Amino acid sequence: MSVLLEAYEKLFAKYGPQQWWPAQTKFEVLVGAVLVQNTAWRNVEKALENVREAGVLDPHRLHQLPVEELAELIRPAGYYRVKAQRLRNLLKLVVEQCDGDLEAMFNGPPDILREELLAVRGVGPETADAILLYAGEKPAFVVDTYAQRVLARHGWIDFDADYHMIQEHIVGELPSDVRLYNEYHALLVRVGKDHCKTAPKCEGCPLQEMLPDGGPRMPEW
DNA sequence: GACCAGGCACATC
DNA sequence: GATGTGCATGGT
Repeated sequence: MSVLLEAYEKLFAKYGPQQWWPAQTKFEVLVGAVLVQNTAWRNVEKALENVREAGVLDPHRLHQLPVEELAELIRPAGYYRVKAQRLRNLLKLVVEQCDGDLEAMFNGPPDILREELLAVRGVGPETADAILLYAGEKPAFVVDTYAQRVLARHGWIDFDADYHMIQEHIVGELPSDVRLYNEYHALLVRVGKDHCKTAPKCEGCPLQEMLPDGGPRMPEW
């Protein structure tokens, strides 16, 4: 069994299923994926609630909303001006490409859709993969800062590895499976929050026994 | 009152 | 190509 699969087993045994993505519809996943950029999810929930209460949690309606009004609704999520524009950019793709029908949007080849998402200003690799995985149910592994930290501190990847390198490393050790990618990403966030925030707190970490000799690796400074 | 949170684009060297 | 910076609210 690969190291990463072994780590997954330990995390799942400790934490159990994480029930991600914490959103109700594909469209909410899409909107939430932009809103959660470098932001705590609880702040995103307030923003989503505002959008829902305003009755515009719908591709066409949200797309038609003036950018200033959209910004005001999503204010609790932070970076609200840039995120309002980013959302509009993404909504433009959704409306123009498939007339707001997300089911149709995910019908085509995932790699093509990924390129289209990445071409949207404000959608980077993590946001694109989160949309593909959690809304489209495509096997795209989401690499976030926690995944990077956990893997690097265990010596499984280099600290300076970029998104693509980390993703290739991970999927190279795992079977391609939507449910597995889904849980694993969420579990890495969970263990990262508990033990890997700034300084490592390895006591009680389910991955403690998988640390390299000498303890967790840390970047040079 | 610092410090942090499930990024990304852009400027500058 | 690498490194630095702006964007912003809300919880600990």
